[in-house]
Amino acid sequence: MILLDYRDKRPIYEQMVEKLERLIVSGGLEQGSKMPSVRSLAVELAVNPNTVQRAYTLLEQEGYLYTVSGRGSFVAPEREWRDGQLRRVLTEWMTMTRKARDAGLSQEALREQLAAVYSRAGTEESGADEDMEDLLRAGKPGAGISGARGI
Amino acid sequence: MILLDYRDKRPIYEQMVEKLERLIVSGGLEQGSKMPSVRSLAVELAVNPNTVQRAYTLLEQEGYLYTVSGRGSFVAPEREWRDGQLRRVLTEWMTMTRKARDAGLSQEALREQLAAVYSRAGTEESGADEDMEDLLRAGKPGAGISGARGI
DNA sequence: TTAAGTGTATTAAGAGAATTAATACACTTG
DNA sequence: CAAGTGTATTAATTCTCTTAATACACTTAA
Repeated sequence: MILLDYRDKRPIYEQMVEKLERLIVSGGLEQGSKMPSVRSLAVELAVNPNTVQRAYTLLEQEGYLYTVSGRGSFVAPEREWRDGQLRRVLTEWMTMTRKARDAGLSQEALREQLAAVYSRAGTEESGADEDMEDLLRAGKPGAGISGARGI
Repeated sequence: MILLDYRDKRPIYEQMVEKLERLIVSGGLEQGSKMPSVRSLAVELAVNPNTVQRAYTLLEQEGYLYTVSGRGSFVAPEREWRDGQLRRVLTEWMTMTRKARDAGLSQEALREQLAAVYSRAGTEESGADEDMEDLLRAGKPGAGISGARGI
């Protein structure tokens, strides 16, 4: 089903969550299909059943699995985990955006950067440095917390 | 200079960084003025010099202080740390935004949420739930990774 | 040049949280 | 009821993080 990487520094359960997530998202596991039991997967990977249990619990919280006590764990319908994913990401994004606002970045500045992110879709990891200087200048006068709050 | 709160669960150096940051941002320490020496502040707060050292190092990385070996640490000019602050926040924000894009959120959706954040400046911590459903519906069809990348 | 001040690097001790394990419990089905 | 399933509780262990001890290096002024 999945394979553990012993060179990976992260805890086992986290590694399992990641790999199973990918497997589900990529369609490697059909929705509704039964997952291996906690014990059998534990044997297969040579880890403690509680470790598998922990991974399953996390996956359930994220909407990837649902569980019926005594029967087993199953892959949730796509809409479940897709919604969950979007919800989590958006919440984080909002938090980060508030932080940016409070630091003094203007709505216009962020809107520009937003457009940039969506245009340079493939060309990642650089960007934001050319325009940075402008933003800093723009942000200085009084666009700080008080300014941003429209006082 | 500052006072430690022993009920605070956070590590000492982190608490120091926060309090000194505030002190500098609020204008309590003039730019260019000399900070207490690592050793003297350590004595004053009854902590190990290395702890103070760590706080100073972090403050320096964030642009709040600059250091001359053998002479001491000094408060950096306002533009230094203000720039650093904005730079860090913006970098984080961009990363988060890419993540949102890759999760399948559309540029339009984010632009709306952006506006919302800047309008409800005081009314925090709720929001994003009324519109969530619309976003989820909007995000489903094929606005996922491939769609978002304009393929 | 030397002494007293400053920051810096290295290493180790200690505390605490996080991870994993052991074990017993509870539910479902044939 | 037996064999399968998930769940809860508690303990052992591991490991990271924080703090401390100590030695080094640079700057200044007497």
